[in-house]
Order: sequence, then structure tokens, then C-alpha cells
Amino acid sequence: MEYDVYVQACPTRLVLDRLADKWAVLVLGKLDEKPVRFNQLRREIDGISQKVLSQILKKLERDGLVSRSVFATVPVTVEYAITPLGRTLTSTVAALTRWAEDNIEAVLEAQQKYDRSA
Amino acid sequence: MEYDVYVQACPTRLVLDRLADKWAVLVLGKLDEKPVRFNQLRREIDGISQKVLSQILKKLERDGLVSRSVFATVPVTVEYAITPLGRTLTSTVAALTRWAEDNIEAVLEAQQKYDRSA
DNA sequence: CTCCATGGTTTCTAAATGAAACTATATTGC
DNA sequence: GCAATATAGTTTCATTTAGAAACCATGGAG
Repeated sequence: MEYDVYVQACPTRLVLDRLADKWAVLVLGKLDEKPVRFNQLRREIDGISQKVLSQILKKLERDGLVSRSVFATVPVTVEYAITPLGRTLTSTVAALTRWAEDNIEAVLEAQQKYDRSA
Repeated sequence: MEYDVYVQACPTRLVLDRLADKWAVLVLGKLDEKPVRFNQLRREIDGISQKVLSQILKKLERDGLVSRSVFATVPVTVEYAITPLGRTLTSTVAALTRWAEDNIEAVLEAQQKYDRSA
């Protein structure tokens, strides 16, 4: 099996395209803590729209990274949780958000320097 | 300093948006090996267009992750290299592509299962 | 004098995104 | 009984973005 993300037709490209996504990273980060319901996710991930959250959850579910459980309460409760496969990914995803938080000042500084010299 | 990627207005969101991008991941992965010229990158990253490569290199340079050096050869040579700041990120980014290559089969299997039951 | 290689920018079309409104069900409050 | 609220979405439409392809400028090789 020769998988290589640098080859366009390689299926790993599809996976990378799914994971290398701002919203997917944030959703997986939240679900890593505990199972969460739809609107709770929506509130916790500031700025995400219902449509995009719905789409991304569907894609993550299809990829086997997230599970969806419906409870016959009133109103109906839908709970999303991370799967064992998804769990193997969360440390990597968490490293991304951690890097962003740790290095934001260096990045902002670089941007200002770049903008001044241009 | 209270940085939190889950807050929309937080500058870390901008960084996450830049990094959580398929092309950025692939570009940083290539530059991590060695400095590379524009068209060489274009050839090695199958499927990327000149426009998108040009845009993403400009953004990565602005963020201080990549440096751009022009050599007065004929035709002009432009070499892109990773910066020390960018270097602190490459292991995380490499983990993403590695995950994709390692787990693609589980993902494809999950997709088939999902599609059959739908 | 035309072709190729360099590193881009420009143009145009097609796909994706985001904001907002709409759907449907059922409980609570007045 | 009637409006408001909560659940989890879908739909619609305007704006953004991405991708494909063409174009630009330079200069050496054939």
C-alpha cells in the first residue's frame, strides 16, 4: 500500500482535506472533552453557523471520527461523541490549537514587521 | 493574556485558519525537508495551482513561518525556506499527514459502512 | 526567431461559505 | 388557547473563495 498525501489522487488527500479544516479542529477539540449536544456545540464554538456545524458533523460521522446518538426526549436530544478512531487523532489536533495559542504573539509580530516593510 | 481559539474574535482564530488548511500543511511539510523553489514546490505538491501556491506562500511568509529569498540568476530563482518559528510547527503538521496515511483505511471503511446504511 | 524555463498575475467560472430565515415538534408560561 | 422557548436541523441567497487556464516579462538554448 503506497499512500502519499503529495499525490492528488491519493485518498489520504481527502482525509487531510477534512482534518485540515478550522471547524473540524475545533469540533474535535470540544468532543474530546466529553459528548456534547448540537446546540451546546454551537454555543461553545463561537462564530460557527448551524449549517456549517451540521455539515461538518455529518462528514466527521461519515469518516468514523464522531458518533451521533439520538434520544427520544422532548424535544429530541442529539448527542455527538468522539469515536475510538477519532480519539487517536485528538492529541494531534489539540497540538494545533495549542501552537496557535502559544505562538500567536510571534505571528502577530511577524505580520506587523511584514506589513511595515511593504 | 487570555487567548482562546473558541472565541471568534481571538487572533488565534486567524492562525488556526491559516494552519488548518490542506495546502499550508503540504507546503510546510515539503519545506521542512529543505528549501525549495517555486516551481519545484508546484511539481511536488500534486494538484496545487500556481495562484493558490503563490497566495499561500505569501501568507505563510507574512506570518513569519516561511522566508523568501530571491537570487539574481537567469531566469530569476526564488527559494522558499522554513523559519525557526515555522520549524516549531512542523512536527505537529507532520503528525497530521502521518495520521492521514496511517488511518486512511479505517476512514474509507467507515465511509463505506455509513454509505451502505444510508 | 521560436521554444523553454523562471516566477508570478490576471481573468473567468464553479464551488463553498456565512447570515438569516424557515421547518417541525412539544413543553412552559400567562 | 396563544405566544414564547427549546430542541435539531434544512433552505435560500449573497458573498467569498478556489481552481483552471491564459497571459506577462526575462533571457539562454537550439
